[in-house]
Amino acid sequence: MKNISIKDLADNLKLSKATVSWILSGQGKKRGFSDATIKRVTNYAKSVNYRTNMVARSLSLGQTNIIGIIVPYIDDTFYASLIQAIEAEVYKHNYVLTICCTDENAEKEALLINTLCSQRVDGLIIATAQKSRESILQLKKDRVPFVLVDRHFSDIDTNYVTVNSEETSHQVVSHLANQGSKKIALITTSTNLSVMRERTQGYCNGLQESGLSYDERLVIEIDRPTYQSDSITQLDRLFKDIPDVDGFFFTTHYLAFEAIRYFISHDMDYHSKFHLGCFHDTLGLGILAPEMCISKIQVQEMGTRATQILTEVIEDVNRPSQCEVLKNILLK
Amino acid sequence: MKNISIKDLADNLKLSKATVSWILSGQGKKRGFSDATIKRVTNYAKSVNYRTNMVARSLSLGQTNIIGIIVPYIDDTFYASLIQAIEAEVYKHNYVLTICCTDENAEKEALLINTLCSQRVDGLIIATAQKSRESILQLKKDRVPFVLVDRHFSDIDTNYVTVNSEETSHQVVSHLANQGSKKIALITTSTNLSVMRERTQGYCNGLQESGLSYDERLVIEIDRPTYQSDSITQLDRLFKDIPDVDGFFFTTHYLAFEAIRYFISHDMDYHSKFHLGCFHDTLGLGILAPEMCISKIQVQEMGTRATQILTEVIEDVNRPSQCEVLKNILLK
DNA sequence: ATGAAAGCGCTAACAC
DNA sequence: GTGTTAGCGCTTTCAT
Repeated sequence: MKNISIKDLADNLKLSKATVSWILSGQGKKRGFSDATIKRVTNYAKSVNYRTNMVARSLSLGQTNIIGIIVPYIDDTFYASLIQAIEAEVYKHNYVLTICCTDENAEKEALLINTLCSQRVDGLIIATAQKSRESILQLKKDRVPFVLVDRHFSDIDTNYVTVNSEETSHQVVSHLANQGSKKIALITTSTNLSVMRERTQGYCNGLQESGLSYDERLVIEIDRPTYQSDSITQLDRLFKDIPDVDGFFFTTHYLAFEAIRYFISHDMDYHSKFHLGCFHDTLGLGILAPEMCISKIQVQEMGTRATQILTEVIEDVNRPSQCEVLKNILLK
Repeated sequence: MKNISIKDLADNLKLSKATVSWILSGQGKKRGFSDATIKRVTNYAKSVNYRTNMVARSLSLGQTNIIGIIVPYIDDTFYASLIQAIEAEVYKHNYVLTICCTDENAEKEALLINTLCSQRVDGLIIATAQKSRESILQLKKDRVPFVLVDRHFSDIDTNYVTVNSEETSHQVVSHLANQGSKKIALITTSTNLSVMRERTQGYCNGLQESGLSYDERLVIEIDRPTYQSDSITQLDRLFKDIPDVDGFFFTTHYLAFEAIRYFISHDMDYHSKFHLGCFHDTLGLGILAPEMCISKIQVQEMGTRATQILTEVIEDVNRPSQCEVLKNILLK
């Protein structure tokens, strides 16, 4: 497509590029152009369907009005909702979103951060992979505005929005114990991720408070990329080791799903046999297990706050780091 | 962040901008620079963490390496998977993805298309809202490379990738009838969307083939924005009108979910009472209703093919339109 | 009330 | 082998 430029408009209107540029960027009034000229320019631009070349504008202005977002997976319901929330907020602030996903791979994450910086995005929102310390430190050094969501590094001073993983997990596990569970299994993933470590810690605290002892045979760690098959083999192992397990705490939604699939396929009446708890909700979980104690992350809030913080940082790069820990909602 | 430019590199290396530019863009060999110079430049660039300013590069080259994608909702599992698939493919072709969502609103869609064109994306992938004919026609007129996914307009010649809605729906409904259902309800949405009309048509064909008659009281149409509450009121109505309904065909995943939620909360043993069929699968559906006849969209394929077609069109704008109708996978 | 021109950082045709 | 320079389309300072 051969695009119409400001020069084209100027030539046809017998005006200068400057005049047209000012008027089209809404500064016509301010700079004292006559109403007639303003009308003439805007009408003409509209009539020929003129579209500002944002690339040129960005180069000139040194800002792109693009926000980059990096997540491990887009098709995880959690990140999908997060992105949706961010998109909505970003739209209000007149930015567009550029999305990349890392497949939880630190190398790819480093590369993508680089790509987006090359793209000169105005800021970044990142749900970082484990082991991405270097990239994050580099971003700080480069003074690129960014905010971490969901995951963060407790020893690096950055903007971030996350959830109270430990406290919430503690609550859920206590709840299971109060309902009478004595042998509560922990089904978790990627324990080198700080949020997951916190959830594990919360589980331990919950056990302790209820006078239950920690048994490592009750703890299952599953890798995200192979969680479907791993769930089966690991649960097989668990039921063999501890046949009378009577409670489950899942640190994230998809693990709960797979366990339920397992329960059903093994004809276990999980509604009465176990007490269940889960960190984070997803569509269908409440239908499959209405009795489950779910600690729901406020995804919407997380996206909105992250975006707000980011826009503030973009406006003032020297603003001190803002951290926000959102409280989950407990669905009993 | 004060970014390092090619000029900075050139000054420090006592070389010209051109030399540095050529070498960094990998044309050093071709243009006959000495290996020593090439090494010197690339090493230095790396050491100072130089990042190409893609904005300037894009302006100069007239291409951005950005692909825009527009969907109704990001947090719908179908679109989330689609985006994930597209992202993976786009990444291979060295593009990044800019995402916007329309909330199924044609006006917003028009605006977003404009925004992305302003951004000078190299191409667009669009799951278009109903009533967006004008925007699409304009895109054609402007010769912007684009491909429609999922939804398309049968009377506009464009690139698109979609599914065989009618045939597949027909199969599912026939299957329900063969299992013995006599009164099969159709639960659908947005009938002004061509894909949904086709699914309805498939339903009708299925009935006809099985010698069942169409009864409009068996047809429920639900609006996406209010589907949760609408599902309840509409199903209430259905069961009042036709208490002996014995089959359900859902034209999309979330409608099936809500119906099952309804069945469970009304203590209906839906496993034995009805035969169920659904257009498109989603996590949890197979767990909730293992007996359901699901016609699964090949989302991965859809994303990959759309991206491939788009990159071809970007390379040759005059290439004739390509259409692709993917076959669903029937899970019985 | 309007215009001329420099500059944003990069590419590539052309020169030597 | 390497350098000079015009140009991509827009913004904005400085003139008039």
